[in-house]
Amino acid sequence: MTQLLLHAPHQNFLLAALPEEDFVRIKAMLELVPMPLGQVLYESGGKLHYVYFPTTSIISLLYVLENGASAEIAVVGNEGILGISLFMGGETTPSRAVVQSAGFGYRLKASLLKQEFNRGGPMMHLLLRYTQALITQMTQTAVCNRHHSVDQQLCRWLLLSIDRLASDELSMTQELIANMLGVRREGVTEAAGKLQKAGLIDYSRGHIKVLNRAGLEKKVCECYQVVKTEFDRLLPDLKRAHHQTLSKTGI
Amino acid sequence: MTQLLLHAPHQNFLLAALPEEDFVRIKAMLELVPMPLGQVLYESGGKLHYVYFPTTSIISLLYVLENGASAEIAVVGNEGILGISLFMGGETTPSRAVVQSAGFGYRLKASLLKQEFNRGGPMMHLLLRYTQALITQMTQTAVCNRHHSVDQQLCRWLLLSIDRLASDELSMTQELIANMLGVRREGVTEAAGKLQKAGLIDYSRGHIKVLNRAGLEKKVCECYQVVKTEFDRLLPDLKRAHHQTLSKTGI
DNA sequence: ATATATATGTTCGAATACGAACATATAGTG
DNA sequence: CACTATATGTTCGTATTCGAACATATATAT
Repeated sequence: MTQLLLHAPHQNFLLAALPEEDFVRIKAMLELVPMPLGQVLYESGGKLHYVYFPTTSIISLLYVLENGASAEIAVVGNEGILGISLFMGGETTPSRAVVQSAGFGYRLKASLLKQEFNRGGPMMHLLLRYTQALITQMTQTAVCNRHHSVDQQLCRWLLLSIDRLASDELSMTQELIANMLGVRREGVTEAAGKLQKAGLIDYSRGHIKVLNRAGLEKKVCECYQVVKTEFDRLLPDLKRAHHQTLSKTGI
Repeated sequence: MTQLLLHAPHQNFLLAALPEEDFVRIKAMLELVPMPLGQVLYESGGKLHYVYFPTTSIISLLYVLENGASAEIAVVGNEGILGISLFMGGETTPSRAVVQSAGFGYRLKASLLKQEFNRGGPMMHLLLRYTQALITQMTQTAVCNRHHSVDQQLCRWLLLSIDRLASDELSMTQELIANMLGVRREGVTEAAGKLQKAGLIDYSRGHIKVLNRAGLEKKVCECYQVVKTEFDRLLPDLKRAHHQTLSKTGI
């Protein structure tokens, strides 16, 4: 019963941005699911049976090389959907999706999503605009990987992550962050140590709290703002949806 | 008159992969345009008035940082289309499109493309599948930027480029390649020198000829094959179209 | 409370790429 | 032909990251 109050589809802003009519129709098909840390939602090349709309969780899209090294391509949180390859027509992608921050989300059967997409209405256009925003995130990751230091990338990663959560805290070991950023664990230790000394974050055994968000924004490379601006531009409805959600839940 | 024989829309495999009915309809709206080296087809954030279907040219999508440094996100050749943001709904993107290899292509008015996309038929699905293939290229670039050496990246870049041309030669200075890869010119000089010594390429003042394609494929990182495989998987029609083109033009 | 697994901190030599300076070579131009 | 702009080759010191080894600290289980 508590869960019914704590969880609602409109906590996912992509869903919340839909016109009432579409939202109601889709809502009836959604299924609330817990998303524990580390859960692999799909494997590279595997078939997707569901798409996911995270509400309180974050999903990391990452690519794993033959030698086991990895790199994060993008993150999906309560602003998005996991499983774009379904409506893009490819069915699969060469990357992996892992729950990076435990929480909940709603899932929708693949066939139902395709059906909704093929209606060609607001849902389709919203999904396509979201996909373009995701593309921006991916390309910016490529640029950032090329030109920016581990320090800057950690800041970007932290900001992108907490933006996709209600909270300013996240559970994540340095080892895992290193996997995401595609760098060594020691590199993350050093970078995080600097941020800690500067009083921007508080770090202890898999638990990070952002103490000074503005400070992080001063240190981060331009990549963060580019991604954020592009999401806001392409999906202005999300902000509106966000505000509505806040007022509905009375936060 | 010669031009009419040398140039035809079906040299762009994305167009050629369309059903006859759609191809004929769209063909009537296309306009052949020369695409000189270095031409900027669109600027970051700028509005697109046309989409481009390259036939004998290659277009580079690159992102330019505030400090002037740059990195290539993806390349578009005769297998694709420039301007996906139009049908994705964003209208603009934060990247720049530059002609990387001079040649020709066909352009189509933005409004007409959107109209075709919104028919929801084969054209829409082809464009979406192409977009997914492009996403793979972008994400693989991100991974490659993180984990692979300049040497390997140069091989990848060369292979991706000649795949998008009929020829095994391209006109491109080391300086420009460095801009694409987001590395120093000296780095490219060194890497290209090694390939030259190994007899894999012939390099001289802005003109590269691939002498031993198989040799390059042995040296390249896995990223090249991942992108190629994904294009073939998502767009099998392109291969078929390719063969038809060869027989039609009698090459 | 003790043992153990896990997380974080620290150090050091090696490898790679950077930034800058300069040398050489070739295409075009007058 | 000589001149000039451009392209490529080479070198050297520096910075960053890597890879590996090892030290310390904290949570969890018994």
